[in-house]
Amino acid sequence: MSIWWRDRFARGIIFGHSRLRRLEGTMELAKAYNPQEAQAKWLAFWDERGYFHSRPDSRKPFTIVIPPPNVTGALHMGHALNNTLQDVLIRWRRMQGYNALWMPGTDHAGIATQAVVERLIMQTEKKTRHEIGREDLVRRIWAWKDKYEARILGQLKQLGCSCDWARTRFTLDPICARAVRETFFNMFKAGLIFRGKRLVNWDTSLQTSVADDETYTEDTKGGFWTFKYPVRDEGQGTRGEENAALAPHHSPLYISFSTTRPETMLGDTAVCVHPSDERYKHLIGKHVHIPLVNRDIPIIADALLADPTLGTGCVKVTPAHDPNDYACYTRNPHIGMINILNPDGTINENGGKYTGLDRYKAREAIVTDMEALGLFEGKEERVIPLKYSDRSKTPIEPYLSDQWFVKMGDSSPLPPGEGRKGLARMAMEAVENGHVQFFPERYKNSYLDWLAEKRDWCISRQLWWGHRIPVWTKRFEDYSEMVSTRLAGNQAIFPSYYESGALFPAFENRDHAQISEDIADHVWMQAEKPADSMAWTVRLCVSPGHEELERQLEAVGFTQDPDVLDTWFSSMLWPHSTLGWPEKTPELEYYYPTSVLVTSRDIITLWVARMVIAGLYNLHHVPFHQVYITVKLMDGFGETMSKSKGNGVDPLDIIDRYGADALRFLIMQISTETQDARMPVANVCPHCDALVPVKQEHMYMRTKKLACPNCKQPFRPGGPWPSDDPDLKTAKQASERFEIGRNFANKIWNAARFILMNLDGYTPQAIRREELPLEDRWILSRLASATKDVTEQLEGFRFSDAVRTLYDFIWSEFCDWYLEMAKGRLRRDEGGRMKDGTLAAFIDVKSVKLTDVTIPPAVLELVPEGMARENVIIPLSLDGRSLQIAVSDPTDFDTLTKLQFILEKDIQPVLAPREQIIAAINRHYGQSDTDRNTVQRVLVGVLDAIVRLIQPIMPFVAESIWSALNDVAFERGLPGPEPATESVVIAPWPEFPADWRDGAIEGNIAHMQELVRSVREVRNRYNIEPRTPLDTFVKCGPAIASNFATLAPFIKLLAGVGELQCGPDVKKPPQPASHVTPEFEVYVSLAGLIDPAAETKRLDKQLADKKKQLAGAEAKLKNESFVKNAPPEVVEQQRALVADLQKQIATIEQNIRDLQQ
RNA sequence: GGGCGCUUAGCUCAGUGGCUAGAGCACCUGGUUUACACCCAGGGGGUCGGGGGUUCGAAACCCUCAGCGCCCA
Repeated sequence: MSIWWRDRFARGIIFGHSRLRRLEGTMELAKAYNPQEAQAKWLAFWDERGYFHSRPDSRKPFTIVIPPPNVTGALHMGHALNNTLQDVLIRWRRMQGYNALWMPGTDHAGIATQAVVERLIMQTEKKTRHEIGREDLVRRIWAWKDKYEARILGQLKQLGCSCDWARTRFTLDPICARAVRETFFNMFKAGLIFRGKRLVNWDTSLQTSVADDETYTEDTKGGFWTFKYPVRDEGQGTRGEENAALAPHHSPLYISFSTTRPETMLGDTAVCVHPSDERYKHLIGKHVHIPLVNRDIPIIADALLADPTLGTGCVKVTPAHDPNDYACYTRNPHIGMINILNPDGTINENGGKYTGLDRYKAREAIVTDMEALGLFEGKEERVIPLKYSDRSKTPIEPYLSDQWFVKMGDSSPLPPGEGRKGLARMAMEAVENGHVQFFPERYKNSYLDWLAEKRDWCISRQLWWGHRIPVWTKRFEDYSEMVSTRLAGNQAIFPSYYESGALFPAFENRDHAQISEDIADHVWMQAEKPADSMAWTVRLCVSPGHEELERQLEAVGFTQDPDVLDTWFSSMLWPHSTLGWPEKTPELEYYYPTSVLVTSRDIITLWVARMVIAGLYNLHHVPFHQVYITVKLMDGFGETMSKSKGNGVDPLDIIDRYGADALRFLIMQISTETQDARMPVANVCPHCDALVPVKQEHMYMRTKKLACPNCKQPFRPGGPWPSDDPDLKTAKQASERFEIGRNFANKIWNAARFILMNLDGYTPQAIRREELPLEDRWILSRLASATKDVTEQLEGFRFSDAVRTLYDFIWSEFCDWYLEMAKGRLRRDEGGRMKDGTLAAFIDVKSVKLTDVTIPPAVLELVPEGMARENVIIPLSLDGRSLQIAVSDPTDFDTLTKLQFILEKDIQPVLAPREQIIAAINRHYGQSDTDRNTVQRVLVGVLDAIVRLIQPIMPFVAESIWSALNDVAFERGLPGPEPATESVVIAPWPEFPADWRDGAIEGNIAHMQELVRSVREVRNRYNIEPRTPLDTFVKCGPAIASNFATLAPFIKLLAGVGELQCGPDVKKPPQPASHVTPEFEVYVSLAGLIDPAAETKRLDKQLADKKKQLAGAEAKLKNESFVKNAPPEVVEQQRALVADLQKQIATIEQNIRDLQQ
């Protein structure tokens, strides 16, 4: 009762809660960390100061290029993950003194972006792209891009990404376009880009190819027909009779097979059996006859295509219309390919009498004809998985088409080191010899395995959004047409025979030498002529920067290739195109090769490998030295997160709810070496904010309405809904797992808040470690260890370990123990809050009986505002019935009047100099000033280091604390103070002397912690209230006794110990609670509180544990081979353990006996 | 089909051959101790997926089975 007002002072009721109350020499932070406020403030501050802008200078560079997010839509958790890790690396290296550049930008993402815009136009205007036209569609996609690029960059900023925004690039901007043109031209010239055939997903309705992810598969009712082909050159045919799969007609011999698409028989070029299939072995190499088109095709063996256990074991091969058959063709190129389809899905001229029929009509006709020929064996109705085009909803036809390719293999099969190395081999060697390193290392296998296949890369896409292929084509009927074609200004394309001095046409092969010197520097040629024709198809690639030449070519009938390049063709140049290549910019010189690439494992082949290829090809140097592959995020059921499933969380929702620091913390925590991370997702009830777990049955919009188990109100679960529901609110999604980061940020904030509240009188001065008390040297030891560990963990990309080191150090060591131990030395010298050098009021309120004092609530509400802003009131004297109060501004009569009103007593101000007040305070608290100053310096120093260490991970809370520290302790640091940087973003990364790490001191504190915990455990078990002191007796050796004596004030404070006795001869109190450790025995006097039965039961359990351990250790020692084979120190350890356990067991047994008395 | 990875407390995860297998959340008990209830103190909870092997010693290394995920085909 007597200290009621003291509590009110302490809890700020009298002072009130101004959010951020500045006072001379002190500062009070808000009670809880407010992430939104911090984010808004510091994003603007960092931007204004330009910390993230980098220019080449004399420092070492550290460079990361962002994996450019595509402009299809907003960022998701995967982006948040991968960009957070990049930001952590960049911020950390920036602090380490590197000139850090994080190059931002976005990717145009050809098919994906074009598809969303096309879909939008179809929805809103019911128009196809053909109706809109190429130019208009591209214009609209640019508008889309502008919108989403801005949104994506905004999201990255919200995350805290410290990108150099002034350098933002886009894969389709002029700088990147120039690099694409240059690379394409060089590769074309080198013969690495060539024309080839490829099976694509053909949409016969839209007459375009579609990418794999633009198709979907649906089970469809279909037929499964079985036919047979007659075997032509049967030869001996002796085993025909035994062949169960052959037709019943024994002569001539037949071979049967099944198909779901009979019309493709028109394009069959082989039938295929398994090489070890005894039924057909003897037929391999012979031929069968296709009567429909009157063609003989070979019987081949291919173990990958034919499965002897399925059906007849024999399959037809249609390379031009089936992916598996096409693969078979690549292994057996002699069988050839025949395309039977026109782009509109009708049968082309290769289909004989079926030419011109729609493929489905042809199917019917062929079945009828085969039946008439006696070659039809039957039909089954079957449900078949059929691929459909997502855009026209019509079945996809695999379709063979002409495409551009990049050659990946070596140019000749020479031994390694000789001949020209192909692109794939160059890229493989870069990883094999360690110029590019993968983290975790195992991912290098995916990279190497994929490159080892050296598959040529199809780079053309039948799209309008992208880098248009810079090749102009014209078909010339004959040579004379070629030489007579001249550009404006009479510039020749091909030299005439007069110029070449030859009698014969100069143009006779595909060699670039056949191009006129007039334009030979700017174009490169590929040409082809069918053997049976006089017509040439000439393809000219124009080097960048010759638009006039392009126009002239078009004027004489050359047309530019309508296709665009695969998105990855521009992405592969990203590490150098963003730096200005092919110009020799200072940036390229300084920042290339970049340092680290952070990306996801599913694009190791698509992107990482190709960047290495492009870097080596264009610059003869790898694009980056290290590749870090991130974990993948899954939901609580182990399914990958995706928008369409509705099991994802939006990073912006998380930032709103928990703060960017919390999001970043969790991402660090889940970034382990091997694991993919599961994150159970919940719907946030829009009415009461409760978290309702997402269940599998809610996914894919299967649940339209859910009732909140908390408030019973209905809502719609989060998911990929096309529009808002006017009647039902839709839930946002979140995950409880982010709470750990939010709580941690708040914990650090509050530790800082506590320190800042106690900094009045802080003076910067170097600390001398050897003069510090034990607890200070302990925290410095732990700080030095944590700093070293975190640095090493970041170097090794062990993000999760790094964040755990920080969490444990800050929470479990600094906050739980050190701050508690520091409180004793801090709680002095309230006079430090006084204005320096001015007179202060010293008010002596005589004969005020505290019990008399009551404050009307109305007054309480009035007082805080007026007092909090203007004045500080410090209670000086608490004893007896008198109250001494100091105020910092004696001229503030308003405050004095209010005080008087509260106390309902007259008060007399007495002016006194500051020193006198401090002396009075110190007299009252019985403590010297120097202890307080020292602990302030250590606290500020450790906090300063903590803030630096967390800056890369949680930059917003770090900057908030840093800025507050700058206001009250601008000069600070360990071991000696230095003026702080204006922002923690540019503060140096901490590093401490190795000899600060002190195992002996850490051991001392560990003993103290065990003692404190054992007393607390007794207190809890007996439910003794915190204020009741517990007399404690510790039986131990002299060293430990002396340690405990030194730490006695803390032991008393932290465990609520009354009398503490330690030493070898300490007597046990009667019937104590006991705790036995290898080093000491603890006895807590319980003076009648003890329950001997319960205590005995507990000790019995402990005894059983120890006995079990003893038995284990003894068994080991009895095992001869253990003693013989195990390292001596391990054997010795076991012996010591046995001795220890025996002693402890004896003690516990004695304690049990003592309890009985 | 090939490759890579995973399976440890109710949940999410640490733990690279040697003290009694750890953390956070959840759970139970107590708490208005002048930083923090986004908190403090304490507690309970594990046949380390199954089987076999190597080893003096295995959660860890090897083999195998089962389940799950991803990439490539």
